[in-house]
Amino acid sequence: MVRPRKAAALGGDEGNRRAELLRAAGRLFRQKGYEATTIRDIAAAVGMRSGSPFYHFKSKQELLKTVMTEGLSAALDAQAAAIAAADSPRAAFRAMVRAHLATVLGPGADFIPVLLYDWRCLDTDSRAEVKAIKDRYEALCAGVLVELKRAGGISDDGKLTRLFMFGALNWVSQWYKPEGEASIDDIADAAVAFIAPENSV
Amino acid sequence: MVRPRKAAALGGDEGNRRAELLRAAGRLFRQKGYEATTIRDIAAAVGMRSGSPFYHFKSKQELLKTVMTEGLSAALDAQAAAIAAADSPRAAFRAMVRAHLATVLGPGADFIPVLLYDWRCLDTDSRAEVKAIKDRYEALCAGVLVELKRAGGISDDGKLTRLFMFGALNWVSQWYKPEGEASIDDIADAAVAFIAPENSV
DNA sequence: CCTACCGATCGGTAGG
DNA sequence: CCTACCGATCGGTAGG
Repeated sequence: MVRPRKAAALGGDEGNRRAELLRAAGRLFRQKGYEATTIRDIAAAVGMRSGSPFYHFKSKQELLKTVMTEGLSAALDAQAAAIAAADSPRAAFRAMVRAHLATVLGPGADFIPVLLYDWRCLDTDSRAEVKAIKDRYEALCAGVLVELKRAGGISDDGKLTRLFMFGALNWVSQWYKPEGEASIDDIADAAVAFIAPENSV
Repeated sequence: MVRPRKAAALGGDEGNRRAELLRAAGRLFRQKGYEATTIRDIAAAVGMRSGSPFYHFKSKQELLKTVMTEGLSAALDAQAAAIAAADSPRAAFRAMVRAHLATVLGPGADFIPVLLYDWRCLDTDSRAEVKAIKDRYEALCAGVLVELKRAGGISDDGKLTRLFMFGALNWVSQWYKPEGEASIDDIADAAVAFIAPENSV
């Protein structure tokens, strides 16, 4: 067995190692799923031995929860900034779709499939914690739809419409390939046209 | 430990036991995921001992693959029948949306989340087998969209539109609750309006 | 379809 | 953060 790097046995960059573990865990959970990923896999990915991740996280569960909460928090901040920068309801809607797709498809998006596939692996308390952030994200987006309807850009902004929209957008993570023909911007434009065609109302 | 039923040690209904195992496996895979479900769980659910499922299926993998292929085949048949019974492009589209949601939300829909969550647990050969059926299903639906566009019901029937549509519909399995306010028919009507609003073209 | 079992692996811990 | 290890569990098999 090869040890990818010398252990930084005792020393400075504590948060660094923690962040490395989170990135590796996110990537492995995405690829193989939470259950199929072992602590040994994650440790090996950052050059640690099997017992060492427990120095940074008290359990495998906590690693899973943190992948989700930190990913979602970053997405929430990015979405809020994107919407705030827009100067019309339609611009805000475009910005929201773009920001959502950037989160779902961009680098560091590992937590998105993890959120979907491994939700059921979370214990009850962790679920509530993750759901709280997700609810704030969705409320932010719902507000954009309300404004868009008021401006005449869509005919309905109800719950079902909102869920269909998130379905169409989130599903992209199931089929998007970075090497494919469609860029993220192409997909965003098509999604805007699909959800709110300009001649629809 | 309680044995839910007397073992039918030697005897007639072989296909019956096999079907029972498949139903139990589908339900458990859906609830806990493939990796987290043990052969012992599945055996216990139908009143067998841990080694006995291997009399019907040569491995846990084969159980997973069969849950997917048999579920998909039934969905394909139902979808083909629903579309064939329609007498106009718009009626065919409505029928398709209804049939798809009935498959995704109806009883026996366990295989749908399993397909989504545990796809990556399949070995390469099984993936090809499952994908072949899925491709036929999607081709069938694509034809309905082509006809609907020709009849003026939607402005675009391209690949992205198709994927957005499946996203909106498949995502329903993430949030639908049978006890909720919206019935499957309500959701189907709203989905038709979302994807192909009558005044859209 | 059951009994009895094997080899492998896994999350987590003690002690340094 | 490592070494060394434990108890538990799991997929699968032999033989009936």
